[in-house]
Amino acid sequence: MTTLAEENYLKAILKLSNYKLENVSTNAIAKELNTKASSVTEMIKKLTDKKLVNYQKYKGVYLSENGYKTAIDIVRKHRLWECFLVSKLEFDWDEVHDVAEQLEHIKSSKLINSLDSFLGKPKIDPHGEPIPDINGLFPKSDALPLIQFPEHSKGEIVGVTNDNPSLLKYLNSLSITIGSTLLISRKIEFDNSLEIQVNNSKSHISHEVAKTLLIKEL
Amino acid sequence: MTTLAEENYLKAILKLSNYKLENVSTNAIAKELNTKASSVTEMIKKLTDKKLVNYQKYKGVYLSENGYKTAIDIVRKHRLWECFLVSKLEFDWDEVHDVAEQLEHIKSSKLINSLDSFLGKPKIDPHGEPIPDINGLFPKSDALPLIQFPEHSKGEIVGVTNDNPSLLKYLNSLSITIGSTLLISRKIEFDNSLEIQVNNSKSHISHEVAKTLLIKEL
DNA sequence: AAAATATTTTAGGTAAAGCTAAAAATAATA
DNA sequence: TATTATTTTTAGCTTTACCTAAAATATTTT
Repeated sequence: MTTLAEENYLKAILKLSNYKLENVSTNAIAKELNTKASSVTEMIKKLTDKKLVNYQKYKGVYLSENGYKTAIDIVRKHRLWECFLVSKLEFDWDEVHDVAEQLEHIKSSKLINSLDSFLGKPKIDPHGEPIPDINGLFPKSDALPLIQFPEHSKGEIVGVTNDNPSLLKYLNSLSITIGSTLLISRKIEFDNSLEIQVNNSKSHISHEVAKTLLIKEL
Repeated sequence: MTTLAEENYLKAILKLSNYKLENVSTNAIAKELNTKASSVTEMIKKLTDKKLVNYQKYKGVYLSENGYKTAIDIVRKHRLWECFLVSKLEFDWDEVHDVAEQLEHIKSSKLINSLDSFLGKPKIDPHGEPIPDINGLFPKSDALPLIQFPEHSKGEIVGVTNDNPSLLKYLNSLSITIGSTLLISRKIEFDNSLEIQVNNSKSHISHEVAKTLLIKEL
């Protein structure tokens, strides 16, 4: 059985390894979890003992098969709870993060699978992020990060890969929401920022923000 | 902010003080929480520092106003989540306890109040237990413990004051469910057990079991 | 009321998960 | 390649919440 702290480490490692089994550095994990590298080293040892990660001193960690399964399961729970909060309890998409962060640690497979059915087995969460199924498999998607599109391309906004409330409130203010159509009017090479057009209104967004948007080409 | 352990202590004290502000002994708390008296003494000190209980060495504790409010709030959350599990996710009444025990510690007043509305502000949980409202007030009820009724009286089963799965499964097997009509055919003085009739089938239940049933006289 | 029993508290220890500061290993640069 | 800088690990401390064993207090029984 995994503890809350362990689950948060697994989740962080999964995220930092781009949802694959890539190697992740101690420092990167410390940064992600707002903790110190020394604490990370200690926890990695515990996770290694539990065979949830593979670890070589000074070389970083990557998730084991079990660790990956466990981490994906937490992501599945997080995203399903977000769906519940938005579709049933009328939360806004920028209000769900903290609560889902708590709910994702509830341990009951019956609960999460019943919730999944109750919600109609959704494929994406309120931010457009894909929801792994009961076997940990992600639904197929033809969405790509906005920053990979060239100038003058046009697409539909299908997701935001970050549920930080301040980002989401900012996107709201630019009427950037899931389903809107977006045109890249100009790419500024100097700082990688973008001039875009959504619903007839022009905006200028930084590379930081652009990185979070998922687009389906039209 | 209360920790998980603190919340469990407050809940135990509330239960042992019969949902009032009665004094509770260290040993009773230890028994309720399957822990040791020495651990209880330590925790009581922390709760005292946080002004959640009033405590006198060797004399036991009782909840402060804040402690009572906090504990009732946990009960409210527990019972609302039980309603959710049964009415929306199709759990049986004997399956909800462990999950609700986890869900009751989720911290978000928006969540619990939205859930309350979503469920139609229920007054009782799947075991017939009353649900405190947003102000911590219990709904009025004319239910009384089964053991207070005399021989040959007749009533409707409206609640079970214990959500232990093994009790609930046992009640299921006797077709004792909320809403059934019950007749006390005989009270056995020797061991305080009861012969009862529910849905045309006779049963013999111990005092232990009878104590948990809430009845509304017909 | 004194002795015996039971309850409660104190003292001292453990495991989880964090911390700082110093040491060791790796990577970058002159 | 030698030096410097960065990253990672180790060592030693803190807090929370538990534990056992012993001491202190309260209660019951004789």
